[in-house]
Amino acid sequence: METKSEFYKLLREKGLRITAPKKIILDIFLSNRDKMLSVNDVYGALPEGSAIDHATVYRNIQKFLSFGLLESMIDDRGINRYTLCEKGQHHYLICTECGRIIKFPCTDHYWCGFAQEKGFLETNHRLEVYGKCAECRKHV
Amino acid sequence: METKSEFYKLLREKGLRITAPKKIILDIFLSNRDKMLSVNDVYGALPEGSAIDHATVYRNIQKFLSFGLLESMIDDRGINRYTLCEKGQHHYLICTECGRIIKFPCTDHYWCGFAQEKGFLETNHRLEVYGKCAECRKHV
DNA sequence: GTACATGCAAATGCTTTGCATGTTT
DNA sequence: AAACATGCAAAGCATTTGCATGTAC
Repeated sequence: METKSEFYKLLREKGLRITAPKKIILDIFLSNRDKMLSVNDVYGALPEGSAIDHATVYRNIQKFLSFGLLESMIDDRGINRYTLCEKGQHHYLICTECGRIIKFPCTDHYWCGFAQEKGFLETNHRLEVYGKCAECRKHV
Repeated sequence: METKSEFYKLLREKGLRITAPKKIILDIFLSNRDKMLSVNDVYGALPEGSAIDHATVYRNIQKFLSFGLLESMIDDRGINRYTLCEKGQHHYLICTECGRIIKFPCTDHYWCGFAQEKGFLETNHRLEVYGKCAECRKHV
């Protein structure tokens, strides 16, 4: 997902309507590719004068998730956070100061041998690395 | 934490009282070392006739966490889950059928090079591997 | 007896749902 | 006009908190 017209096309394919709330929500995610946004963050980023209901934000995010536009994680307080998918970049360095994320790819799975030994069949995994990003390390 | 008397000693050291709810909650965690229990799970595992308040379960779990008796994670639905700590075993293979967990150690951190390159200073990380355990693979 | 714990009930915060009304198509 | 979306309000859950009572020490 790089452009808005791709997005509109995707919506049409799915039989969904292109509405003001959907456009606004997408804009917010487009201009925050390096953040994991909570529903509240989306809320805080709404342009002046646009009042979208919480329920609408939740419902649209669910739709976007369901066709792979967004990916989600749950933060350390149990709050859902979302960001636009980037192919093959499914893990995150997460800055605990500013919330910025740096996506990185899945490569070596050092636990594979261990899992196999235990007869465990992996379907999925989650890896998050917390710390301080380069920017925040400067400003201290 | 292997025995109850260790636990009682720990409580005394911390100036906490040894009460029936604390004993019961510990028992439940001791007999579920291979599970990540939610508060509701603890609730469901209460022996007949013992009625402990939700607030008490939460408060005691917080205390146990704070002195490193339990460790926690947040599951894919945003619910907190807890298990007794095992030294150096901080990651999990999690069976999505039965909820059983297999703890495994932190060793190779393949992302270190990447993080360094980005100027990111790691303080912490979280790794969870989902799939099907040996038991559940048999029964299908 | 005192300090810490508990039970109860109410509050909080995130998320979901029902329903009538609006808006795309 | 029909089907889908939205706003509003209320409900659902997990979790937390205040406060009076209870209990280990």
